[in-house]
Amino acid sequence: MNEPTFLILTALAGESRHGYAVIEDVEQMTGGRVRLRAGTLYAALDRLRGEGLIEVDREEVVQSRLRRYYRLTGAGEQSLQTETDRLRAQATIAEGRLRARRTNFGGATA
Amino acid sequence: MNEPTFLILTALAGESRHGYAVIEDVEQMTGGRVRLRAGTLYAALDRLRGEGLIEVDREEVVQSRLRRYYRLTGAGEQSLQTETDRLRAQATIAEGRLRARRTNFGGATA
DNA sequence: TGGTATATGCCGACGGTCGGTATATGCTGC
DNA sequence: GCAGCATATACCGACCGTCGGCATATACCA
Repeated sequence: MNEPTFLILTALAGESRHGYAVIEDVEQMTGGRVRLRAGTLYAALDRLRGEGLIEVDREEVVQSRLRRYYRLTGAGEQSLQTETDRLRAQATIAEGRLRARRTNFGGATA
Repeated sequence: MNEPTFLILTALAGESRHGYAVIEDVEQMTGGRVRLRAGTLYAALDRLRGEGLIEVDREEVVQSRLRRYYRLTGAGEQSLQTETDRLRAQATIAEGRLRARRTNFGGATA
C-alpha cells in the first residue's frame, strides 16, 4: 500500500469525511508535508470503494455544493490495522540497524 | 519513499551487501512477504546511486560471478532515519484512531 | 540433461500519483 | 464589480517506480 492510500484510510478511520475534508485532514496529520492532489484523492477513493475498503456514508448539500461522505468498512479497518503493524515492524527493524551502525561507527568518525 | 526502496535502504543499513544478498535480506526481513524482483532491485540500486543515497563499496568475483557490494552513504543513512521516523509517526496516528474506533463502536457490535 | 540457486541487467507493461484543467459556488479585498 | 482564493467533485495525460519476464552466465544436484 502506498503512502497516499494509507493516509486516506487513516483520515477515514477517525470519522466519516468527504473528499475535501480528507485532503485537509491528511495535510494536518502530516504537518503540512502531504497535500493530496484532487486527482490522487478521487481516483484513490474510487479504487478503494471498488476494493471494498471504504463506502459512501451519506451525501449532503452544503451551500449548494455536494459533499459525499466516505467511511471505512470492516475490511478497510482490518486492512489499515495490518498496514499499520507492518509499518511499525519495518520502522523497528530499520531503527535497530541504524542504532547498531552508530554504535559501531558513530563515535569514531571513521 | 516507496516500500521496496525503504527495504533496500534498510538492508544496506545492516552491512554492505551485493544485489542478490539484498533480495534475500529483504525477504527474510519481511518474513517472506516481499521478494524483490530483479528488475525492481537493480533499477532502484541505480536510481539510489544517482541520488547519492548509496554507493559501490567494492566488487568481488566469487566462483567466476561478479558481486558488486553497495553501502549506505551519510545522506542515505539520514534519509532512512527520516523515513523511519515518518513511518513510526504515521503508524502511531493510525493506531490511535483505530483504537478510538474500537472504544466507541467495538463493544456494541452496532 | 534439466532444474534450481546464484548473480547482474534490460525491457515492456502496468498501476498509482502528479499536475493541470473543468465546473460551480461563496467569501474577501481592491 | 470583479479578481482571486477556498471549497468541492471529477476527468485527463504524463510520469515514475514496480512488476514480470527474459537474457546471460556459472555451479550444483538429480
